Amino acid sequence: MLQAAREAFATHGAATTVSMIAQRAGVGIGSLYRRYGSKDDLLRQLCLLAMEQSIQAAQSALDNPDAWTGLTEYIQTCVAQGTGALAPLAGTIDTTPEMWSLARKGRRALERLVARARDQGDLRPDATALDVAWLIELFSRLSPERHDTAARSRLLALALDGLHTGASQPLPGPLPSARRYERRWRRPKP
Amino acid sequence: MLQAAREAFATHGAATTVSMIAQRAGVGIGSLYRRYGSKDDLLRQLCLLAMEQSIQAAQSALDNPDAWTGLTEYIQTCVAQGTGALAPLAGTIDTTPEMWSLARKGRRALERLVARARDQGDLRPDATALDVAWLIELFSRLSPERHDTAARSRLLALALDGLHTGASQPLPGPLPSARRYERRWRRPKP
DNA sequence: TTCTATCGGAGCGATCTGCTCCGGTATGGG
DNA sequence: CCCATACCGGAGCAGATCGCTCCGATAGAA
Repeated sequence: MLQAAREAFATHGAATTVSMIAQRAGVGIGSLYRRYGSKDDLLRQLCLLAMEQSIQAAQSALDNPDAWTGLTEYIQTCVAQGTGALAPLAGTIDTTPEMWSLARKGRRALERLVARARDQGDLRPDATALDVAWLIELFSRLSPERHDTAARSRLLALALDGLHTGASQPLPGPLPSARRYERRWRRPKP
Repeated sequence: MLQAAREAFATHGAATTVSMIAQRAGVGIGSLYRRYGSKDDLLRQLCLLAMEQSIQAAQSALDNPDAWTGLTEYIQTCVAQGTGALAPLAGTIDTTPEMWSLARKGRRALERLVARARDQGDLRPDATALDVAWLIELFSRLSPERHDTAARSRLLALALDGLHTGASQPLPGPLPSARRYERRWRRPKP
């Protein structure tokens, strides 16, 4: 049921409606509201699920002795399961302490992954964990149903090649800011 | 006025409303409807403007004797002016022959740009003009107002490094299909 | 001042949203 | 086989929002 919600979100983005989710899950709207009190509650549960799955992907990537392969698998897994497709929700639902805690846990796992790949010399040294997070979010916007899957995987391979060592140009500008990355989730006053 | 529409579209995507455009243009809704008969007409004019500007960018890129520099400038210009931000409109407005004609003209210019960069040995040989088109569309989704500008330019630099020669992994899968790229604009039956 | 042409935005109907709630359906015990 | 009970589905409600109209306000010319 949450899985259906996630798929619906991957294809329709922030415009996803409750009825879309119910239809994709093969249940009625009533059943959906009996389990989750409101749409916002459902979305919060969805965020938790997405973060749990991405953390799990990070941990299984850490099991891979080759850091670079692990990192690329992590990125591909996250993009495939549309982890970043929930990003348009930022600022539209209230957050819970549990969400922030899981988010921090996920970021720490990703940072370990990135640091390890950099230490092994396969990741370009000027790329940060936040760059990887933005990258995943960016590619999650191209839903596999509404866009060309082959084109997306080619672009992702392109970006991964850009992440690899041996690049010519250093990354421009200041390092990406974690505060900015997270601030989007603060709901503005109604 | 069209420029205001383009900016509004870059920040709010497909959810852009007529009143947003009017407000950003500093005019009333009435004036907007006096010039363009309907929202769809306005959007069609907007598409034409966007394609004209991107064609102009391609031609000025062809003036640069260094093909690679010209190509990167073209990509950065298109991303900056949000050429691909109109992509979510595909399938929601009727198309005109003039639009298709301009689109073809733009694609031909981009193909010349890509072929030249490949001939000069700076563009990886397995990247096509359609890959570049998808890339521009992808990055246009991160609007400069709703996302971190620095993060976006870093990611773009990453992708450009991936486009450069010297990459390790060949691009996966079949070549992207132009038919699929254009088919999105065909409006499905209501 | 008066006539005219242009502009702005309140407000209309239509649409769509999240959500409720009741009739229908499946299940299990007697 | 029947009835009581628990669960499920989706028609339909109130509210919000959309594209669009239209008329009073405004600015400029004579």
